[in-house]
Amino acid sequence: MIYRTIASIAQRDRSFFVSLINQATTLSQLNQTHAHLIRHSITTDLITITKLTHKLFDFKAISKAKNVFTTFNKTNPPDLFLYNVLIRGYSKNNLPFESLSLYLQLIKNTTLKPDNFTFAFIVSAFSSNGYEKVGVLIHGHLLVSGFSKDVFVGSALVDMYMNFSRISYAYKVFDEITERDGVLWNTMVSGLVKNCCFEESIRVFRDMVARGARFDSTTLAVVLAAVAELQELRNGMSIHCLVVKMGYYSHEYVLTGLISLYSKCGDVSAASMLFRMIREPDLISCNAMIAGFCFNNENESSVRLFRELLVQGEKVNSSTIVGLIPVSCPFGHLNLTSSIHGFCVKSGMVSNPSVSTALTTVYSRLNEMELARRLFDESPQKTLASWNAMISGYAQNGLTEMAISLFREMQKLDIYPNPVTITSILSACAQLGTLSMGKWVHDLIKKEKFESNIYVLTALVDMYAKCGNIEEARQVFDSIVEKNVVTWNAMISAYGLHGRGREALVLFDEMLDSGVSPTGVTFLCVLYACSHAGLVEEGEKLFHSMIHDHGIEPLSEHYACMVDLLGRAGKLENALEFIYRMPLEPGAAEWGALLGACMVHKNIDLARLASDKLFALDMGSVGYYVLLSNIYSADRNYFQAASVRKVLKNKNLAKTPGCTLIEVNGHQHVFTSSDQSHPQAVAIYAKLEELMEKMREAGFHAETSTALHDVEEEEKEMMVKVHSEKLAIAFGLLTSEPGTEIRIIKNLRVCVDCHNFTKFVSKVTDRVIVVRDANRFHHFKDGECSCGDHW
DNA sequence: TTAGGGTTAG
Repeated sequence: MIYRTIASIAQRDRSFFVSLINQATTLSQLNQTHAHLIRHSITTDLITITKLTHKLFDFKAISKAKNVFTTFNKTNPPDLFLYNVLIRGYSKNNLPFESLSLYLQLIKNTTLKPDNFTFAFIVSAFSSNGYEKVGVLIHGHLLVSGFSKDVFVGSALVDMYMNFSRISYAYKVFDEITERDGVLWNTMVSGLVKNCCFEESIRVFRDMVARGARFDSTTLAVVLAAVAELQELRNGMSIHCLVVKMGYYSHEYVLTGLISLYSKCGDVSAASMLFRMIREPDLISCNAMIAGFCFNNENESSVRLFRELLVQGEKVNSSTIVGLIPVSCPFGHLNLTSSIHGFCVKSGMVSNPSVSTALTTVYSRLNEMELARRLFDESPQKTLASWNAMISGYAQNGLTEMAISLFREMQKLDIYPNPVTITSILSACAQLGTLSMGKWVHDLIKKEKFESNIYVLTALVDMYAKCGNIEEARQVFDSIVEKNVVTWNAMISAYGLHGRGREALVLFDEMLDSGVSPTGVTFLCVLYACSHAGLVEEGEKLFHSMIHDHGIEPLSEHYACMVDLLGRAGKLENALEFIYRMPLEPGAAEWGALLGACMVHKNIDLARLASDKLFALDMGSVGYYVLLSNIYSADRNYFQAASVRKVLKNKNLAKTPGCTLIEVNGHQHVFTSSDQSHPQAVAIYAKLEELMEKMREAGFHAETSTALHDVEEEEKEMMVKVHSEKLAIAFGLLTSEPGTEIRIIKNLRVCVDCHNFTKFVSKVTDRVIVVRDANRFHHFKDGECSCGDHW
């Protein structure tokens, strides 16, 4: 009887205090309630204490929560629920190791057994902090305890692996769970979107719908983001229909998702119509619209909406700024960017990592790398995206060494790369032609399980092709299940690069059969392939088909490509006629292509015409002057050649020094013209002399060995100089086994003399020599070159 | 629910 009274009082007190705790809206209110608890000696009631701890964590009063727990723990044993509250509380407050120590305490010092909540919380504690190894360890633990098929735990695991870009691991977990709920599906879909696997995320979403899984507007919003990113209007419209059908049209955030979808698909009027449907647009929908205007080059509208926000006294956020920065416009807008930059500095927003990353990106696209680097260096919080922006900026502007050295710096700091980083690094490897590093990155891709990312795979195909290993490129290409148009383009251009035009054409047809629509770039790739293989008729047909069958308007690049095709094949007059007939004003690309063809086919008159046009356009880039000078030299017109070089000198334009790279045992050796600096220089020159001797015996003589007395000093020097590729080849012969392939990379176009020399060497040494020059690959074998002597 | 980082042609 007495007992019952005490118990019921305690019960009444508990309900009273629990409701007090629940009602607390500020920390000080909660503190007052806590004081009451102490006064009434209710600090030993498990349920009340659990509630209090939970609430303290919500108010981020972490040390206080810890105190409450420790005090309780001295006199009473906590139950699993309380442990879970603490593990979750620490996790939510970004203190993963506190969570971990509680978890360890739980399993070591108590008889309690962790349940699915425990594991879900502890996994999520380690899913966003870069402590991947701990996360994997916990995964091991829960596997043993048999919780890996639990849908709560599974969702946490999928989220964790997605955050580490371990997509295949996430799939493994996902696949093993048979009873999937909406949260698990949603985690999977949004994880794929987070990792930029957009196609895949849509596929999973469709699967989810097909299996009748319930989805809510959150899922729709995520899928809308993926479709927007891919700019797939048709897919987007079908989701739009779904939105209408499910009655989510009144959800503002779904409308916002649709706004960005239509914006990214270029239908800015549909976007602004949807925007007007929102009665009271909040900051988020305004941000979407601002970004939408900006994406479609409607900078005035964008800035106007931004001003309206400011006038209304609305506090803009980082998203507003990022949307306002015209990242999507590759050219111009430096003024707009710098005025936004100014605003960011004044308002302090420049220290926001997203804002500074966006600014870094724009400066990179404008090739303002110093400004970009300064922003990067000064940003206090560097996210993975900031590193990626800087690395890709370097890679895209040809500063490949900078890209790679920054990547190494990142690795030293133990920052994990993601598929975006890898893609940029592969592009740098491709440009540099460093096969050894490229292979190393390939291993990294396997290790990190990035093999399901289409960007990574496409960049890998390109890397192998540009590093000379076309067979490996094809193997990677064949392994890709869902190829997009860029993947096809990469492989087609790979064949073009290696002079294998027929294979490029076959692949182009396969692409059409597979249902992928070609783009303007596809035609550039396949036209170049024709051009480098002398397939004139095929190229002309393709050009016609591009316009009439595929409805693609040719750009200046396409016309230049046709000039190249005709010119390279020796049809110089046709090329000139083509230029005169083209509907666009011919520019540097067209005349430059013609000039290049004149070099190969030794047509001085046409060369003069082409170069006059080029210089009149004030497009006198160094390369064109050198080309013209070489054409005169080849014709033994040394006086004219020298005068062209004099113009170069007067204009203060420096010729890019030629250099050749060769990799031996993973080490790169770079040679310049007449280079003496290599440790093995003596042996290299001896080898070269031996080869030259053989060559002379066989009746070859260098094209430039005559009439030196007519030549100006500088010109003479240039001709006597030993070009870097000869040195690299001699070195390659010295350092590699007989019969093995020699691969070299030259930064400029190979000259006629060196081309002949290499042919000869391939014959007398019985070696295959693969040369990558500025334009393409040459495979020398048995005295012949794959380029068929016009390049 | 909004934003920032990546692949192909020259």
